[in-house]
Amino acid sequence: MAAKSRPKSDAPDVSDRVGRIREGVTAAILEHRLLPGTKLGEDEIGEIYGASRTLVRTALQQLAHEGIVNIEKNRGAFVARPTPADAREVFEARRLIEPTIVDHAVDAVSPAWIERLQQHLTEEREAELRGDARASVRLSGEFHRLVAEMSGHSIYLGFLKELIARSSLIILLYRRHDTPACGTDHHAEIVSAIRMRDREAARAQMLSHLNEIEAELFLKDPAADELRLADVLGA
Amino acid sequence: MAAKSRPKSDAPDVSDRVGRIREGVTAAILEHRLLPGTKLGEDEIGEIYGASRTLVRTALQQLAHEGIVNIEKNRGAFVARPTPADAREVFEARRLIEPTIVDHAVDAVSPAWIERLQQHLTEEREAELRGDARASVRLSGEFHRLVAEMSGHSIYLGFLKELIARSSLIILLYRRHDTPACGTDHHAEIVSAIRMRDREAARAQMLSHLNEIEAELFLKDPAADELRLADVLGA
DNA sequence: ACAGGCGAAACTTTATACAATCTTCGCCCA
DNA sequence: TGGGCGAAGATTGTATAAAGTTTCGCCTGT
Repeated sequence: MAAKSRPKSDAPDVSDRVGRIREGVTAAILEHRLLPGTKLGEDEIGEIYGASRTLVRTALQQLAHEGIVNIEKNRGAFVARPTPADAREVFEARRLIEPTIVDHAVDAVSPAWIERLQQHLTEEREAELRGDARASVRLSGEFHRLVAEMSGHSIYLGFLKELIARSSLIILLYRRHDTPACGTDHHAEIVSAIRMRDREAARAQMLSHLNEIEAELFLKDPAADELRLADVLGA
Repeated sequence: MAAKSRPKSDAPDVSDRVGRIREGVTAAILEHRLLPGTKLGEDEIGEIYGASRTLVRTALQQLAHEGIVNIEKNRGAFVARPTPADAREVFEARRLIEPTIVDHAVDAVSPAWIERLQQHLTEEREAELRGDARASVRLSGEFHRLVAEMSGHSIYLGFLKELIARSSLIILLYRRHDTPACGTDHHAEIVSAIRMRDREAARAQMLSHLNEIEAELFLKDPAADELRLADVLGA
């Protein structure tokens, strides 16, 4: 009766209930319905999804490993609140990994893949036209994941999935303007470079794209002031 | 909210019992006491560590996420058996990430760190002199982890911990000669470059080091034939 | 003799019950 | 009146028991 599992798919296990919980909570976090710092009670989530605490716990541990949830011993799970330092690390890692990923994507180019990428661009444009910021951020992340899948490197794909999840949280936290307009055009140019099998152009486009995303963020450098004050008061 | 400490999920907090189980099983796998494909029964491990299956399960899930254990639905957990293709992916990722890591390590250089690195080199040399291959592989991995810690980038550190664990397994599986002699000298040269704050030299040394490690492996390209046959016969 | 199916045992998966820990609120005392 | 102490409540950590699935052996029929 249960849907057949697909172990060869990229998603580890979407067929089981743990996967559903994980996907649901992830979507809620990435679409900003759950703000950073929010407590994720086990009973609470379990009741929502009609599951026992055992399953909720498993899902939360996976999310903790992905970096979008923090688990504090004897305290519970909370939506992660990436610091500006975390944000810089995440984007540095992406600047390192993603140019290499598009490089491999160029090697794997095929009509089917181009078709899939074009279709995704259409979805992105539609979300943009609707002014749906949540969907835009989500689809933007999925574009990068798609390119990583295309590269065929499971290691890079796994790493990038983590980085994308954290990035989405970071963007929602530290975005300067409400305009998420930066993405689509760049994505189209990247797809174009991939289709023409122009490695250098693809790498360059991806790199400048990432730089622009980070430039849109407001990562206060000395942030320590108020944060340290809060810490001292808390301690 | 006390944010003074950084309670990461898989932090080196070995005080808890899950961490002990994870470390113990990891050591057993990396030291080749548990061969790839070995089944890791929950009762079995639980009895060894005097823990309930709940804790064993948590540890096994973490190991699965690290890539050194495979969990098959309704079948159980098995020691991972990386394919040659996996091996190539792992080393490609290391060639990408580790030069950047040593780059940052150069920025973080300090007498204390140099001291720690030198001490590690001594340990490595001692293990080598004893002809203790298991300890050599383990210490070699720990050297790379040490450099990653020195870089101060938690993202890179997390990624590299995964890559190192898989690498150790790969080396033990596909090593050509029994001589693990390649490592120590290179490590010493890397430390030397770091101490002299020579970025380019450090990157170059790390890269050639990784290349030599991979060159020592026997990664047959069409591997499918006999390996699949063996699987069928074994099953 | 061999192929196919039935059944039991072992294991994983899931749920629930119990224990330990933390938080919070109220009370008492200086 | 303010602060510290303590008990009650709530929540997480752990263990154990019930449920479902797979696998292997055995048995029967051809």
